[in-house]
Amino acid sequence: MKEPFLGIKEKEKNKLLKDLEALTFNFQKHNTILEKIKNDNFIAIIIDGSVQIIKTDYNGNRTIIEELEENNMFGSKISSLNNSEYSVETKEDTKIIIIDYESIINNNSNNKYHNQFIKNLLEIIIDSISDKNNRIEILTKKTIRNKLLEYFKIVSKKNGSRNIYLPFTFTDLADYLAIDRSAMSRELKYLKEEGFIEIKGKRITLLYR
Amino acid sequence: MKEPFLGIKEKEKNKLLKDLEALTFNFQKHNTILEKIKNDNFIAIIIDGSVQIIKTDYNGNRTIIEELEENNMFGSKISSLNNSEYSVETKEDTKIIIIDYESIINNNSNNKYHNQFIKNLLEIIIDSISDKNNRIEILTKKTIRNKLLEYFKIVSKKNGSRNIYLPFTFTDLADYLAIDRSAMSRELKYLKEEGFIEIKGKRITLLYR
DNA sequence: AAATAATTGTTGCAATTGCAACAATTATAA
DNA sequence: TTATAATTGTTGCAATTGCAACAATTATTT
Repeated sequence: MKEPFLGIKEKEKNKLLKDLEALTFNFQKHNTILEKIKNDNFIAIIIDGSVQIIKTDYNGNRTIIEELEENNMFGSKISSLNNSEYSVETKEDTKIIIIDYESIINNNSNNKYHNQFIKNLLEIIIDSISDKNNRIEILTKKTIRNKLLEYFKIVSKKNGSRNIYLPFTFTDLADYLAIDRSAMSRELKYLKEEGFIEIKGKRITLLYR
Repeated sequence: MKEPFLGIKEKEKNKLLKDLEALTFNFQKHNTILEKIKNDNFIAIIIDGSVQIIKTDYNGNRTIIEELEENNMFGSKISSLNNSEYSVETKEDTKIIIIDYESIINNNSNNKYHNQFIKNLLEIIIDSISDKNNRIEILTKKTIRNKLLEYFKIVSKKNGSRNIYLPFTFTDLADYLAIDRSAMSRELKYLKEEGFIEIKGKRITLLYR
C-alpha cells in the first residue's frame, strides 16, 4: 500500500508538515468540505476516513466522480475542483491535511524529507491514474450490460474474488456508471435471469467463466 | 509549459539519463511502438512527435484512450498498458525515452538532479490527470448532443477561442466520445440546422452564448 | 415502536442510439 | 494522373435506454 509518509518517522513528519504550513481538518460524516478550503491550489491528503468527489450539473444530476479513502489525495488540479459544479463530501468522519501545491513543488521547506514526500505523492498519484483509466474503460462501453460486466471484471480482479461487495448503494453505482438507475436495475434483473450473476444485498456473485 | 527536464542543463540531463539507464527510440509515423518495449514497468517520455493510446476490444471496436504530444508521458502504470487490448501508435515521426519505473522511484542514480526530475514528472502527471478528468466529464454525459457540447466547451476553453480545429478525424472524435460515428454525424447535422455550430472541414465554430 | 427517509424493484412508453448499408467526397499511394 | 484507400454523409429500422410514476423494501431518526 502506498502511503504519503512512507519512510518518514512520526517526529520528522510533523516537522515536515509544519515546514509546509499544512493544515489539519476533522470533518464529520456527510459533510461538504470543499467550501471550507480557501486556498485555490491545494493538495489534500486523507489521513483517516473517506470522501466522494461529486458533480451536480444544472439539471441536478449527481455523478460520483471518485471515491477516495485513507492515504489517497484530492486537490484543485488533480480533481477539477476549480469548477463550481464539484463538491467533496465525507462518507464518514474524516481527517484530512491540506497543503499548498506550490509549497510542495518548490522545495522551500528545506526539509530533508521533502523529496521522499514528493516521491510518495508521485506513487499515490500514479495509482490514482489507474483508477481513472478503469473508469474510462467502463464509460466507453456502449451498453449498460457491458458497463456492468466491465465494472464487475475490474472489481473482481482487484479483489481477487468472484464475490463483489458494493462499496456504495446501487443508486450510487448507477451514478458511477453514468446510466439510469432503473435501466440498470432492469439489466441486473436480466443478468440474474440468464444466470450470469447472483445478488444478495450488496453482494454480487459472478457465476460465469 | 511543463517539461520533464526543466531546470536541468543538457549536459546534466544526459548524465542523468545515463544513470537511469534510459533508452532512446526513434519511431516512424503510424507505427505501433508498444510491442517493441520489453520492460514491464516503464515510463516513456515523448521528446518529439505525438502518439495515440488505442484500445481495440475483441469486437474490433477501436477507442482512442488518449492523444499525447511532446513533453507528455505514458507508461505501463499510468496508461493501463499491461492489458493486451492496448497499443501505442505514433501519429508522426516520434522520439521517445524509456525509463524503468523502479529506477525513477528508487533514487539509485545518486544523481543530484534526480529529485528535480521527479518533481517535473509530478507536475506533468498532474496535468495529465486533468485531461482524464475532462474525458470522464464528457463520457458521463448521457446524450450524444451533450457529449459533443461538453467536448466543444472544454476545447474552446482550453484554446480560448470559439473556433475549434479538430486535432483528429471525425471518425476518431466518435471513438474518443465513445459513440457511433453515424449517430454523431446525424447529431452534428441537427446542431448545424439549429444554428448552434458551423462546420468547415475540421473547423467547428461555436455560434451560441 | 412508529414515523420518516432512503433505497430498490418494476413497467409502459417515447426518445435516443447503434447498426447496417451505401453514396459522396477527400486523401493517399502507385 | 489514375487507382485505391480512408473519411464523411445519409437514412431506415430495430434495439437500447432514459424517464416517469409508483410500489415494495430497508435504513434511519425521533
